Amino acid sequence: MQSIIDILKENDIAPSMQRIKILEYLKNYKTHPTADMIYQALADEIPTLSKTTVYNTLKTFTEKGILMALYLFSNEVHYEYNTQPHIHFQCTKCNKIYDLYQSFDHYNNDLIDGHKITEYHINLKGICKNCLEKGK
Amino acid sequence: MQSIIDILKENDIAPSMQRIKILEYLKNYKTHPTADMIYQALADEIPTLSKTTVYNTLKTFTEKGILMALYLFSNEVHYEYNTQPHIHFQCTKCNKIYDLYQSFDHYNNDLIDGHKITEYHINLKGICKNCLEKGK
DNA sequence: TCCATTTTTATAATGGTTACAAATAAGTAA
DNA sequence: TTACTTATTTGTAACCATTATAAAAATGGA
Ligand SMILES: [Mn+2]
Ligand SMILES: [Mn+2]
Ligand SMILES: [Zn+2]
Ligand SMILES: [Zn+2]
Repeated sequence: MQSIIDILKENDIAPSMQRIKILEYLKNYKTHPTADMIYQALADEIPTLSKTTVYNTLKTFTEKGILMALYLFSNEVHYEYNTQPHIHFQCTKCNKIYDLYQSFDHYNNDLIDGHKITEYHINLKGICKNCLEKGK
Repeated sequence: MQSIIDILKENDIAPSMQRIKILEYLKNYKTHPTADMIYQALADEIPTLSKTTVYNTLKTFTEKGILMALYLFSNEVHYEYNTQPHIHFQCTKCNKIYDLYQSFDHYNNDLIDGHKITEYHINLKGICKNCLEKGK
């Protein structure tokens, strides 16, 4: 069980208070937040927090591979703490983003038509279980 | 063999010169252009063309299902004339976007974990055949 | 403590996109 | 055709997410 500070140190990132809180947030709340959502969530706890710091930190974390940047169905970038490969599903009714752990054949195939594949991003759209039930 | 004008009329869109040219461009050049790329490409031919018209037109076409909006690995929206389902692959070296016609199992599965799936967007990243050969 | 370096912050700038309202074009009835 | 109504295009300003910049603050070592 790795602490937030350990993760930062292992990646040669000085564990400042802002960085700890941002990574902690992403590790605890797996809601695929945007930079603004993270800023809003932490602004109370860290009144001096700057949105630039959030952007800088997310950039650093992403470059180090601690976070994954998600380009879903809008111009906003969503972020998540990197775990195992999985699929994203966004509900068109409630906009909630779900993680799906379906296994896809081609996760294990790294050459298609001669192109070397390094990343798979599978984004599904539809109506989630909750919204389907409500709609009845 | 359906003409551009027919496609527009079938979708209850008046076939103005701007709309014809924009749809024609997307039908002929399958390069997944952004709004700005389309504007740049047509600006010579239609000197009075406004970027707003390009955006309005792309929005109309997308709402009618004539075009597909693609959210790949940036904040810019790419557009393409809707054909059969396929996968996108973007090269990290040359940024070119490739269409791949791999068949994925789950194209035919419309219910995952109780969620109703209506759209599949599979976006791959890596190094394309061309760039691999150049890199040798 | 002093000083150099890192990190954070506020502000301005950028870039893609949208809102708005005026100008133009198209369609229709007399 | 004209007069009038509606649809479409256009230029401009606004918007919003993100990035650049430079000053302020914090950190860490000599
Ligand atoms: Mn996820
Ligand atoms: Mn395509
Ligand atoms: Zn839902
Ligand atoms: Zn390439």
